[in-house]
Amino acid sequence: MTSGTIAGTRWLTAEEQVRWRAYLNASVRLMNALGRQLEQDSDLSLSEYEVLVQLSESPGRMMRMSQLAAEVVNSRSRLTHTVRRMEERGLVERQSCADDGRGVNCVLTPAGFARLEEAAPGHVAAVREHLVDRLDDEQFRTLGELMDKVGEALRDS
Amino acid sequence: MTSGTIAGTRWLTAEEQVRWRAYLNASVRLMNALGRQLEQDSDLSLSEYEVLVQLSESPGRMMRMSQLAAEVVNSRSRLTHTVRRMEERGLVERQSCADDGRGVNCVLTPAGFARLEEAAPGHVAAVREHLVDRLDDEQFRTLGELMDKVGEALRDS
DNA sequence: GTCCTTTAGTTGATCGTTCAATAAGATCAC
DNA sequence: GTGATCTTATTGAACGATCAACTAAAGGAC
Repeated sequence: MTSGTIAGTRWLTAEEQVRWRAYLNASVRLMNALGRQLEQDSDLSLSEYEVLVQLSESPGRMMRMSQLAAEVVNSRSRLTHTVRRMEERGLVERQSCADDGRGVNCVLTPAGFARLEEAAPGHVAAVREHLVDRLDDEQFRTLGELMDKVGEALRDS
Repeated sequence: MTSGTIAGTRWLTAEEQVRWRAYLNASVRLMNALGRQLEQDSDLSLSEYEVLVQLSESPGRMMRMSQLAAEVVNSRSRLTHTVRRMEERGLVERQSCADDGRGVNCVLTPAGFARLEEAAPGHVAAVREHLVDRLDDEQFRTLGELMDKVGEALRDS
């Protein structure tokens, strides 16, 4: 849409449009590239990989479903489906929570941890190749800070 | 994964991990927020909206399928499915290409253009609310430049 | 302690995406 | 101009994500 079509809207300026499209285009391509690498080399989606990472860094390599969903920015429903599929593949297990009858703990299995160890080098290399190494250190820090600002505003959404 | 687990990998430093996660987290939340707004207020996915935008800005409000796929960063297959659904809803039409027997032109219908006009204000407002207005002008320009650099490296992927 | 609300998690149907296979027109070597 | 190859676009199956409906436990009011 171009300015003036409908009154009362603060349209993006030409420059803002260029920037927004640069962002949108690059972010989609980046996610595609990272997803494709993980899928091909390790038979994991980016979401599944993030689940493995979060669990591996959590005490006892386990986490409550709802907390895990929040960390990987998934809906509860989506996480349930993802975890069920990962459980069928032996990457995680579920056990009911001792102190909360509603709760479920998702636990990383040794096989899941091993899978993460296999997948991590290739994934990190891809993150470097397509993102980190495209920018110098200060630029990458800036990107992180700017996106952190954006993410903060979207904290609970 | 933390440094040292497997030899020969240039792991991300602690700071790089923080930045990468800030990026990943914010970009997912941003896309979710924009997609949800469009879906709820205009019954369009972000992909469908982008198709409408590209067509509306193209001469004759039409574009070859493959060019359109490239512009919106979709696979040909995905675009075919998306366009078929949009055609069923009367937003676009397909006509075979005069000068290339293989080609198909995707044409924006008046109804499709009207739908874009309806959807645009809300979408632009959301892009402002969640992204543009979170940063000052220089910061947003910087973000655009950095992401452009990242996107350039992913040009054909 | 009963009722009401909130929170945690799951389920199944529906819809969108991906992938491999296919068809057919263009292009190029020769 | 014939055959090999590349490009364009589509198809259908398999898979993943979304959404609304649901179960069950926890928390709070009184």
